[in-house]
Amino acid sequence: MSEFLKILREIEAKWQREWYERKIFEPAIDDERAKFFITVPYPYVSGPPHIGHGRTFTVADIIARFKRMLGYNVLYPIAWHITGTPIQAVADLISRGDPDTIRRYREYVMLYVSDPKEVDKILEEFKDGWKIALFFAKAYERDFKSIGLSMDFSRQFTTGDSDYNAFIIWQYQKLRKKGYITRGKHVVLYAPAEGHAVGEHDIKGGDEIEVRIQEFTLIKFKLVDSNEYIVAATLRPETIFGVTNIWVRPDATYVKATVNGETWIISKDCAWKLQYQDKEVKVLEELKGESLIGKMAIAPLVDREVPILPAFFVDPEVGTGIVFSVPAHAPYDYAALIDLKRNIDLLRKYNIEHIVQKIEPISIIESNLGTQPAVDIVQKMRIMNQLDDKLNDATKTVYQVEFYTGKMRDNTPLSGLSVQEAREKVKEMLRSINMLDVMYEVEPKGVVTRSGNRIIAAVIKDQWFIDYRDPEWKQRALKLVNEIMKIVPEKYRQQFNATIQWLELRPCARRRGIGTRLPWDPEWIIESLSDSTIYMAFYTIVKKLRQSGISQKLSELVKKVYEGSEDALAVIEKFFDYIFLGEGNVEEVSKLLECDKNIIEDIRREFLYWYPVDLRHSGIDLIPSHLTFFIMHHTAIFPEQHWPRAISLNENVIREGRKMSKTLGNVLEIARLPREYSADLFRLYVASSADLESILDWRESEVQKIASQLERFWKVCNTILELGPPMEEYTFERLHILSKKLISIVNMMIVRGKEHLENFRIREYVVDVFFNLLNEVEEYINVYKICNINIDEVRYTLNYVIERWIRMLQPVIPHICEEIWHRMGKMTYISCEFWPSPGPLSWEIINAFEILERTLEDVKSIIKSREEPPKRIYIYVGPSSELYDIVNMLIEMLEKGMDMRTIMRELSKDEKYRPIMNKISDLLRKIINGMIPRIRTFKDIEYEVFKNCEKYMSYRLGGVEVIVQDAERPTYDPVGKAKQALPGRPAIYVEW
RNA sequence: GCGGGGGUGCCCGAGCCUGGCCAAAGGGGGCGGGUUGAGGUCCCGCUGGCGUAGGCCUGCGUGGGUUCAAAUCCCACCCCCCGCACCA
Repeated sequence: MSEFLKILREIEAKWQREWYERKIFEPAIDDERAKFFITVPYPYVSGPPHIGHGRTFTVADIIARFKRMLGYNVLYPIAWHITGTPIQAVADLISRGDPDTIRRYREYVMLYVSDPKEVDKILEEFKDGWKIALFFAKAYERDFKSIGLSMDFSRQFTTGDSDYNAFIIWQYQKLRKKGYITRGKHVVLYAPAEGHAVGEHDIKGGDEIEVRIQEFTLIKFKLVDSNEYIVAATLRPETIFGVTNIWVRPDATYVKATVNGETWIISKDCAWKLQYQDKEVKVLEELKGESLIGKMAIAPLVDREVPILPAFFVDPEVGTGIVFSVPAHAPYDYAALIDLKRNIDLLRKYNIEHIVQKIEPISIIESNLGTQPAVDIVQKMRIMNQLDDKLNDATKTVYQVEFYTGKMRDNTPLSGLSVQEAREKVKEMLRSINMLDVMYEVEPKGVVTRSGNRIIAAVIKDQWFIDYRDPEWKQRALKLVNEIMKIVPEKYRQQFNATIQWLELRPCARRRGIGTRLPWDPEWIIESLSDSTIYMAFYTIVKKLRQSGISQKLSELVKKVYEGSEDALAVIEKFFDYIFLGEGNVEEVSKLLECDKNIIEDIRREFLYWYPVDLRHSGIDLIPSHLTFFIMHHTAIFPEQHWPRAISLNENVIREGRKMSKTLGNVLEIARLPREYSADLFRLYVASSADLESILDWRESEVQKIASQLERFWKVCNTILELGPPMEEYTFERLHILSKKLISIVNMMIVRGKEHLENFRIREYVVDVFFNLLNEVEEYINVYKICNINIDEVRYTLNYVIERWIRMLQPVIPHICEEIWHRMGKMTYISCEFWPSPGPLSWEIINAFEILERTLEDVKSIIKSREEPPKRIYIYVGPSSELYDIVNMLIEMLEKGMDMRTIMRELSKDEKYRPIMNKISDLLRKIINGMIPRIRTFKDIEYEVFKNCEKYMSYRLGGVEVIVQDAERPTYDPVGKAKQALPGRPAIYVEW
């Protein structure tokens, strides 16, 4: 087994070398041929590719190779995505000497470089993000070649290249001029110590915990006899009507600060955070929580004076560090109130005994939990004090139940409203009297960056957005999805529709990372999902851009744009306007770029030839993001004839039933495939073990099974090669019935396999063309001697088969097929061959063999019903051919959708059938209940097949003698079975 | 919560759109046999229950319904998975 894989790997390396050296997958435009432009989203090259990438790119490759076989001029290009922050973040961490990151990247590099000194050197270079990107771009190329992808590697670029920047600049100018770019406030996760917004990859444990931003309502309580406000934070503003007091933590540090011109009392931590949330904050003085205790403040809306009291559950790092207390509805508040009432020392210390003792919960909401949920739940859960952990759950329960089922009671001005409605209403009311503000908090508490710095919520006030809300734009996108584009598997279409409807504002630029700068505001870098929407157009021209030297010119222009040059920007716009939209005129453009106008025309032709994208293939995870942007932006920028034509998708890859992840350490990199497995083995596994819409589970034991199937195929092919070519040609008619069958099946597969692939049914295609055909061929080789088929005829048949078979399999297992092709003495590359055209195909024979299979099943079922082995088996084929004709006619009528009654009525009109209507209704019933198979068959063929397969059937039945007779003239029929024979259902007599 | 997709025999998984050839493809596992010095590989057969002739019964998340006929259509319920944004 492993011996076979070794041979296979050598074969694979050999043909890969040839294919890529000879550049056979680098097409040029050719007006004589139809083109097929297929793309997969370029990968983000921050690490090595794994079998998840492998699956997606292999599926696309199978389609690409297939389309090539159909005669299309196929372009399957690749490029590398480096835009954004993750690569930058890795470089930063390596620079800082982060041990985890360095260990991980050392392992990555060692997949490609064995010399440890070399590895060290490379890791040293990884302090520069660009070096990381370039290293892994190379790694991807190498890995993609190692699984035999028929890609055009000559059009590679990275999204950091300056000609690409120019292209993106053009795109964003277009979007802006169309009014799709806006600016506004935006809340993000932010690390003040590092001075930038953070993404998931920046957060320690970010791939495991779900970090989100929560909006707190701030309610201002005016201190009695003062202009100062004590500001409480809450998620439940509607409970203000039940307020009894305010909690502060006596030992925490608070500040008096001016916030946007008012004087607020809030926690010191809060004051610090607020300055990142678009607020003008100036701290006037610090004070201890203690010093506030006993003071009175006025609750807005209810206009009640409430006291400020001490509580220890209050966290100065959450919200403002000040809580207004609603003991009827907030378990924490109730628990704290009980604690305080019991704590005589504390009451005396602050001299608040008299006020505290008369505080009672005020119920303002009625819900499924009653009117005093906090009181009830604290008692029911036996919560001991305000620091009890169970309070968290209690709070969650009350919050949820009241949110969904709560109604405001009539002691509030919002009597009868649901809690949801009341919440909004209260906010409005507070806002109108200027007693409301908001702040944002990170949930859960305590998340830090990979470097250990605190993460808070920050408001960016001048964020650039793409505004997807324009209904007319959405309409165009919906038209593309629903009326123009093919989506495979069909079931994902709904998700595109849903995503388009739901899209609103998307921040499209950041201040950090690699990428293209906004031409009108170069402080901002266009974010990675926003710069990768229509770049397939760039593939069509990048080669010419570079050959012609225009890339250099664009590069200089980009530099000038960043420096603020309007002229340079205009040149970029005019150039791409002409290339992609045919706007403007060549003379002007060529003059501006100082180049021959033929070059410009040439580039324009490239685009016109290749565009639109015929198929974009991707993993399903990109549906709600990139693929929808891909759709939206195409409809924004290009005219309808350049809109993409189809999207195909595949599910994810898991391994041994579990998700692949860095934390589990179970990621299988493509780099390991050619060492531990083989390219064709991988491809066959990917194609055969799950259809597109199913998760593919990479299971070692299954992979080994597929490996042995591949070896079986290899052996069969070599057996055929060893038999050599036939001495003479054979017409179909001359052949033995088994040869006819095999050739018919191959020709059937040529038709059916093509249909499967045209409809992306890759798995079914492999099942048919690889597995089923393999069974057929092997069976033929096993029985040709038993059935006395002339050896030269066998050679002819098998050569006929293999020559077509390996061409059909080329899209999935190109290397092994290429090898066999050449061993057959062919000089061309099978990778560039055509799909075979179908030859002679006898459905009658295929059908008769199906009947034979069914008959064998029946015989086995009969044999099974007795202990002792049978002596002899008699098979009586067919009644008169007239009955066959009738049955065939009935089957046809049924297939047309006619029911029994209609058929009978129809036939009884005919003189010919009237006398035998009884017989006909009997046959019809037997067809309907399945006794007679719905397979078109004829007496003579059925008989011929059975008669010629006596030995074959005997072999299949473990050696029992089989005798086939014509049911109309049996020579031996002791119990009168022969007369039971029906079309497609020979009679059986087993002699014991 | 909002949006999308699913629940099939011991397991994985087809089929359901276009109802009947569906006891339900194909694997895997298990059992039996062959090959082998033994083991593995490989090959053949069996693998819901009953039945001494190709048959019958039960059956495709649960409960109803439509139909001569339902895994397939309709309704209700239960359960599971995925996405929810500035992140590639």
